[in-house]
Amino acid sequence: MKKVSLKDIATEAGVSTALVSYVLTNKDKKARIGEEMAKKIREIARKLNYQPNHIARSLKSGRSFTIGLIVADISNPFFANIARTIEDEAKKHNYNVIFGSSDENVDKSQDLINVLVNRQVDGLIITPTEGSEQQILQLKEQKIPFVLIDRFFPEIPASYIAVNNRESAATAVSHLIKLGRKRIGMVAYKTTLHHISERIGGYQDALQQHDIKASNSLLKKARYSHLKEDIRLAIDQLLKGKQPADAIFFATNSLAIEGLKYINTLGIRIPDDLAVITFDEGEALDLFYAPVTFVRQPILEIGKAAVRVLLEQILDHTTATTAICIDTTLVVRKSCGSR
Amino acid sequence: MKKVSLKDIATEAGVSTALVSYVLTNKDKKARIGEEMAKKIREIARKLNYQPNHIARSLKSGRSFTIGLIVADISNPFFANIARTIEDEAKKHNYNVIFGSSDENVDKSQDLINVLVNRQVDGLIITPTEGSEQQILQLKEQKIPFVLIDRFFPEIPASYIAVNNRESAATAVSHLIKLGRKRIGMVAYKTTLHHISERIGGYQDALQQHDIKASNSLLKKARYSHLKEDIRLAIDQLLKGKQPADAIFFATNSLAIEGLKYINTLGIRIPDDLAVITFDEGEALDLFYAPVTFVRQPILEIGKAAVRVLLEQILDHTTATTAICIDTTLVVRKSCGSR
DNA sequence: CTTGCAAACTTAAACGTTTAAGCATATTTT
DNA sequence: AAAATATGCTTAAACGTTTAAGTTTGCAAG
Repeated sequence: MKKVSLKDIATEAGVSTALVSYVLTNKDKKARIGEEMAKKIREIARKLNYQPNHIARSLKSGRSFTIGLIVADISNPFFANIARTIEDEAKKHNYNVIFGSSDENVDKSQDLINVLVNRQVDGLIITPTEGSEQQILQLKEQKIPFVLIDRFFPEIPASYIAVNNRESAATAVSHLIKLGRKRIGMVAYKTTLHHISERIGGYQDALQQHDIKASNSLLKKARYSHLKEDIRLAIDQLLKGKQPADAIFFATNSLAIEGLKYINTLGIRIPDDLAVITFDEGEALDLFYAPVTFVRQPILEIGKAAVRVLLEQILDHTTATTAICIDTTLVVRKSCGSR
Repeated sequence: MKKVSLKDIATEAGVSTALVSYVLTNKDKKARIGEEMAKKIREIARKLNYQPNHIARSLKSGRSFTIGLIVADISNPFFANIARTIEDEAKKHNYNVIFGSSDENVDKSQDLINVLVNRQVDGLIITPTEGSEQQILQLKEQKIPFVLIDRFFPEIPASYIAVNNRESAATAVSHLIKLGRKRIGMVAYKTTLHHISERIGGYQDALQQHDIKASNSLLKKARYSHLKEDIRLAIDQLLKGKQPADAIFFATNSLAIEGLKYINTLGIRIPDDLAVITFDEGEALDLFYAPVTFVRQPILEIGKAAVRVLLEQILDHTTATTAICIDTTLVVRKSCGSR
């Protein structure tokens, strides 16, 4: 049950493999192949159910028509959906996706990059983890096409697709202020990653803009690796003082979900006792009894842009970088109450 | 910035590429390579940062060290987590994963199979969609190694990893009965897929076992393609009659989430007015104000088993099929109340 | 001193494509 | 009629590996 190759078709048709190749790659005009012969070859190919060997083709062309995708956490619906759109979009261009999840771990990320590059992917789409600057720089040096998504390093020139985190965060927090909330807390990740810093910056911008002085005691950071414990501590500190927060802005959906799980156990009512707003969506936030108001990142657009920019880099063989910043939408629901 | 090949190393060392190959694939003993030469070659390889070309290797060996994964819906956390464990597990064996989401669509599934097979994956892990029997049969005929997960076709002998759906469903429903629920509804997908039939069967088994007569008016089915509408209708019918259901068993997490979203809007309180139990977990079900009691499928185990069985098939070059049925756990939380 | 054999390497073919270049034969142009 | 061009196909090399088979040299055994 060997797979049929060009040679099999050639033998059957009594011609050379070259001829078959020309026909089946539709270069028959250019290569001046006789019409009947072309027809005959096509028929035999169909009869034998010929499927081109992609690997041989890749070896010859030096291109694998595969892109590598490294997400930070595939079990996060945000990344799962990004992965899906990227896979769909890639397929439209006859590209496949090999993926891996770095779990926000810099070593795993390096591992994945190595594996994918060894597999001769034509390019990479990466959510860089904290501390992965060297990896990105190395990719640049090796001239391997890549696009960063979700995050990027401002000091490293590279193509990326991101949202305007700062403005989006500011809009979200302003929304809370306009609804009369006075003591607005924020829960973010403890990380140097730029997108989180920007979201924090936006939070502070909004406060300042409304002449509310930002208090350090209202800005909490949780470690990715110790999410549950750190979130509990943060929420406790935010809500159990003499002047408890009357609103919390979560920097990501995973923070919001973990936070709300804990808040649920405290008997605190949303939005009466506490307003909640977050970055990113998620089914959990829809199903919550007070559906959570959130900043929607346009996942489809991000995925499409990532593939487009990457393919441009691959095809044009260029080293120029493209940075794309996409706007978000604030989706208002019940979790912040109303005036 | 061309990539360095065996030839580059060979030139640098003044030897043939064969020698380099033997050394770098650690066949130097077997091929009686001189120790110093081996050392020299290894050093040069390191110096030039040689990375083997996986594609050339694949072409030669006829194996790609890649497995194709087709899930039904990557945005469902169940499948996203399966995907992750499969990817992790595959990597442990030096395999990579190319994935795609069929979205429960039989044409898309065929499409993905074609693409992946063309890419010369060494084997496939598939969640078969409804009506994909022909695709599976064809894979068998082509002797392409594959393993089904989550579902399978009882009339088609093939390797698969599944859970004991019938017993698990029966356990779940029995749990409701033991807590005193009398009119237990079920919401399933409208599909001929075996795992769903089994879950329905288990539901009926449990009722019968406790001498409750199963009523057709309590068994509702929703189309995957019209989930929202069908679920609304189903819930309405279950809850708005003269004898409303006092418990609902959802056949999957997506059904439960969609159902609960609607139930939320009806002002029905869980578990007081209605007990809820479901197959599969999900963050949304954790965050729900009455965390939902559910049947846990051991995702890690499923993923590991799938990779193991597939690799056995690939390596042993066997056509024997392995069917694995794994037990589930009922995770009891608040959504069914208590005596 | 020849045969035998082990050691250390090289040669060459193969995997399945692609594609530039080559070679007849036929047809058109001058 | 010779020269140029067109047509239809073949040859052969290349992509980067792997690996069976072959070659050379040295050395011990007969």
